[in-house]
Amino acid sequence: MNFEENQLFSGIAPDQVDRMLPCLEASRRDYPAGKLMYSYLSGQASAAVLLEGKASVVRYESSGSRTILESLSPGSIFGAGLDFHTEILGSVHVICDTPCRVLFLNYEKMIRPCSSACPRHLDLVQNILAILSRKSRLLGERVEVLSQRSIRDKLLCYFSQLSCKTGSSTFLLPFSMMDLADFLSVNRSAMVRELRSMREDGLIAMTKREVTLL
Amino acid sequence: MNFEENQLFSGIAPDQVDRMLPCLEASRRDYPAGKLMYSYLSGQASAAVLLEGKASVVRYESSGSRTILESLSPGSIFGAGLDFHTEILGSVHVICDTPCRVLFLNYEKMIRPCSSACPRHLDLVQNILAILSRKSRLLGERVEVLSQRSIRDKLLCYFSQLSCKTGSSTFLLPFSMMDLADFLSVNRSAMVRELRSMREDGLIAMTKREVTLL
DNA sequence: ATAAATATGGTGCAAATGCAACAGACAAAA
DNA sequence: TTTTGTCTGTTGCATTTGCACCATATTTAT
Repeated sequence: MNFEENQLFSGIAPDQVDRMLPCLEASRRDYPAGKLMYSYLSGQASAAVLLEGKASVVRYESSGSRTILESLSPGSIFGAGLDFHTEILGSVHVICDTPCRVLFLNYEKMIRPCSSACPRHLDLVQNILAILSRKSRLLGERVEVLSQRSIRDKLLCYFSQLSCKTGSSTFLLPFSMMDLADFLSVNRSAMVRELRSMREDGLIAMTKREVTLL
Repeated sequence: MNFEENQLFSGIAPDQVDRMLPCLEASRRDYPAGKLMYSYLSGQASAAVLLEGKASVVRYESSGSRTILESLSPGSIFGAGLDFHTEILGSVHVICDTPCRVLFLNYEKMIRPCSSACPRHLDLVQNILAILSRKSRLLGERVEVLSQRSIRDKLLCYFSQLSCKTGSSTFLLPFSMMDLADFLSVNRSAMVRELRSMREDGLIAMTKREVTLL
């Protein structure tokens, strides 16, 4: 199996990866865009790593509204053992935004040192560590944005994160207006209204999906 | 140094821990309740583990409002390399709720395999992995709550998490009303108002800090 | 090219939330 | 005990947000 350059197996030779996979109860799958890739339900694999593609962790409320809980990119780790847990309140799923390649794993097997068969298991653990710390940093950012009390503050906080990451006050939004609203967990038309008002107040400039913080 | 039973060094003999500490650039500190323990600023230790006590990661907005970003308990890991990053928008600090004992560490040194001096370094990495995955699970829960759109839904989501954890529909709130509001990132009086209305609607019962989901 | 479907921007109105202020409860300190 | 300070519950009012529409732009399918 060829995993090319991905964070999970970086530094481990392909033939050694092959020997490790059974011991992790690993199974690789491909999904087309728009497909449901994973549900946070018991009986599902406890962990998964996105090898290729983009996907979103979304919750559909009984009211019909949707929330984007997390955006996944190659190298992202997710699963019932790691992040969300299904509440009775709504169902949480992972949906592919683009065609995706995923590796499902047994989380318990992954983190415990295994008997002998896997000489590179500890390299794997190091890699998972790097992936997990990135994840908690991203979730921390998410908490920062969502804990802002007004739509304007949520937008400003999110924009300043993007600006920080790109190192420029001008950046491209990775979302459509609808998805951005679901990501910030606010009403779409209220958000558009607020964006207009922020433009009028001279806080931002915006053309299409290109935003500049002023 | 005696770290008793804490997650970071579990499974590692005390004398071996002592030999590892310098290589992690570790320094232990004690703080009284109410004290500022850590700030998310450059120049600070990149990681820290709470050994004893309880603490809160809080942000103070320029508007004066406060947000509790995370609640830390013994075994929690935090720090600039791992979760929040200082935005221009407000300052993020860790404040002791009770007297605390903290271990500051160099995160980079901690996760990289070191030359030779530390035979148990890989056990340490395994332990950090467990701590980190718990952290991302907690942050995921936090995102679930904060992404609820109304105060009522935030409360219900948080209550059902507590109910889930205790395995009972009756549980004790770990917060005062003021802190709960800052944790849910909503106005305190609006929250109290909503709690009353939920009681009237027969959704919950409440006496002091004891809540029952109905 | 045309039609259909979907995304965006906008508005009035209702509902939810925030804010300020106050009184009583409770706890800590003198 | 009294005093002081903090927490809680409550209310009226201003502001924000959500919601239900609609019109137009943009994309996708036929």
